[in-house]
Amino acid sequence: MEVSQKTGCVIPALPASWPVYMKAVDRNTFEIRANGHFSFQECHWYLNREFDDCTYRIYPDRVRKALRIGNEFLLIDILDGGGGLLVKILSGDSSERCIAYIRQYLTDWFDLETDVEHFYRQLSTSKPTSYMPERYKGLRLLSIPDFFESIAWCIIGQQINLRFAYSVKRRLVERYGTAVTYKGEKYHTFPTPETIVCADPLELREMQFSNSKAAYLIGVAKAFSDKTLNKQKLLSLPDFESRQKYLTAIKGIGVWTANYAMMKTLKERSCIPFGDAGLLNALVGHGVLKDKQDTARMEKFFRKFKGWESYLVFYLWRSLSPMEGEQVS
DNA sequence: CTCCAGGTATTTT
DNA sequence: AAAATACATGGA
Repeated sequence: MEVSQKTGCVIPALPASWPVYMKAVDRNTFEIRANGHFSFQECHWYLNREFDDCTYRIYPDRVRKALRIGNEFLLIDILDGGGGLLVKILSGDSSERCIAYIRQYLTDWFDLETDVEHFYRQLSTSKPTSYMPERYKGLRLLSIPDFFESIAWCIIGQQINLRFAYSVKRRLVERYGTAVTYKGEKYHTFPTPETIVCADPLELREMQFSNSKAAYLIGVAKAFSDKTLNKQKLLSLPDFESRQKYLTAIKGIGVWTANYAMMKTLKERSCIPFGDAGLLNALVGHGVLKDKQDTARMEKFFRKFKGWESYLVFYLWRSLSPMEGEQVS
């Protein structure tokens, strides 16, 4: 880790052998290549689905997103780079350091380093999933690089339908996040833990948080702002079990949230968010379980996918939103 | 009206 | 230790 002199922001150190080739097109435009099969269209479609996420905006050929680096804000466009991403910085600092930050962020978000070839071989050996490599070819596990955002999103989404969850998230982000304005449109970044610690529980309640969810969110924000919880700390724990234990000790984080957050943010490969309603529905829909109580068969099914459990869960979620004209398998 | 949403903590058997 | 229940609200 190093800290930018100019902005005071923390720039993550790059791995010694950076595997992703980057070509600068001009000062504000560059490419990031993905390892193995990558489909911008599939990722773009997943981000669009039928929901309305307020932390980015979808255009027909691109995704536009505001990023916060320390106290600086950037706005970027993300387009198809042909086997990777093409990135354009629309506003904000385009120094080498910020580009390095963007590169890391997008490599995380679109999971560009994972070569899914082996996963596809596993999928094709299992009857209910054998259609997936062709149907979803190049779809990557879209992550949530910011750990606080990840857990906050879990808390919001607990036990309510997704559309409602997205509307609660929007109220939170528009009230407590920061917006970058570009051509008359606002692009929001997710609020920081430091802001949420000071949030009024009654205001959260008005945004349709339940009383307990409001308390969970503020409690988690406190854990982040006093450094009890962050990516580095969790990654320093020796294994999956201890990480899960550490997370579930925090009020509002159960097994589902811990697995979801580790899968979406820490890139743990073997996460199964047990109890997940969508996952269970997808497994019933694929004929793996006979009903949602039939959880015994779940473990057996996942056994064939050692090391790719997270990816399989993600692809099953993908299957819940069929494209126009796509038949549900 | 009832049941279910990409659950969790708390209370009760 | 396992099972029941409250929680908030919108959509089917």
